[in-house]
Amino acid sequence: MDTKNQIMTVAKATVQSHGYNALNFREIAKEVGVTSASIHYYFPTKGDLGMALASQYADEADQLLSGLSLDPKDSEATVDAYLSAFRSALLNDNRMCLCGIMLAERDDLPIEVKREVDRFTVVNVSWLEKLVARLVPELAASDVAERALAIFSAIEGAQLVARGSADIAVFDRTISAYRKAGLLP
Amino acid sequence: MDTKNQIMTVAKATVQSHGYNALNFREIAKEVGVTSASIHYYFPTKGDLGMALASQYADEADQLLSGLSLDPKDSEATVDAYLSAFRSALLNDNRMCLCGIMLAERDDLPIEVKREVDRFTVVNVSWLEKLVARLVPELAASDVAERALAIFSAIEGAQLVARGSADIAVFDRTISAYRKAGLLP
DNA sequence: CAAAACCTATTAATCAGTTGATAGGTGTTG
DNA sequence: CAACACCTATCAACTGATTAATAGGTTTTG
Repeated sequence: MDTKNQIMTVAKATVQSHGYNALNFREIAKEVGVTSASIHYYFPTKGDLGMALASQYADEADQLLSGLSLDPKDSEATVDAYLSAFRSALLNDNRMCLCGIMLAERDDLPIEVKREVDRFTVVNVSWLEKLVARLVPELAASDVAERALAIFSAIEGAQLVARGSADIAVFDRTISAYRKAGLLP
Repeated sequence: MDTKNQIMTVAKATVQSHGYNALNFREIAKEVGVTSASIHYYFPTKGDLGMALASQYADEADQLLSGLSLDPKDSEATVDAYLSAFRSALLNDNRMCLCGIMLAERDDLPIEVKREVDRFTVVNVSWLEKLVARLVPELAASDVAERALAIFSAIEGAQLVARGSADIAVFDRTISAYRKAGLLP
């Protein structure tokens, strides 16, 4: 992997654990094995780095979701795949969704970063709208968008709260309760 | 209001907007009209201040919840009162639940702060367990705890995500979807 | 084709600003 | 007068950012 990608890999892990504010050029540099000036070479400002991270994250989400079937016959596999994207962040050293944690820091994010974080939300919610429309046909068309938003919010919240207990079972129980209550298809 | 309370008021507002990490002795001091050394007089370390804030917040939540009726005949008023506690944070300059935002910074919090943040979660979830047990009698006893956790997680998530749009209507629509889906009593 | 010009990737050194914390002093008040 | 509620001054650590320099490769051009 080239230096630029190594920087992004290390920085991404840091943000998912400690947030954007905790990103620190010297710390990333040490982990990658270069100097902080080299990071500025690839990412002139911290905002540039944050934007690159969030942008890549949103792109990857977009690609992942595009690859999932919306066909009702695959509903279980699709919902499981979606949930496991969030679940796996927790499994990876109790980390959070990159954009979920950045959402908490939103007011301090450079606009360019904020824009990409928002794009991640849009990518998720608009995919969920399509999913809900297909899998919950009994839901009034006017309620689809808010249900999609609710599912996304609930999952982000489950991750946030479960992370506090550092116990993946807490996340699983929360998701199970969402299903039983009828929030998730 | 005495200096100590003024400090806590200003600090609380800062954390609810920008998180614990953004707390800054000089900034608080300027807003209160004292010097940073005076803040150290009341709160020797930043961890002491953070702990005091989270502790007070958990206490206030405890008091608020203790005052709410669990009687099914008051269910609507009780649930509304609970939701409005979270809603009002957003109305107050798009702020978040103090402990919700601290949950995102959990790994960087001094232990004494973490402890109080966790207590806030416990206060909420255990009250919700009592509420769910009373208001959702058809729910199996073994599912009450996870439903309570799910409600708390979903509300925290709704706040986090809605905050991103800086539009209270987004929060309201999310809560409305939770109700329609059957997550909230 | 060889020399000149330029680019890529990286370093060392340093600046300016911020931040938590502390030592020691001053004025007020019960 | 002693405890309380402050303040001045200062430290040490950290941080984002900048600058000048360098080694090695590529491109242009006389």
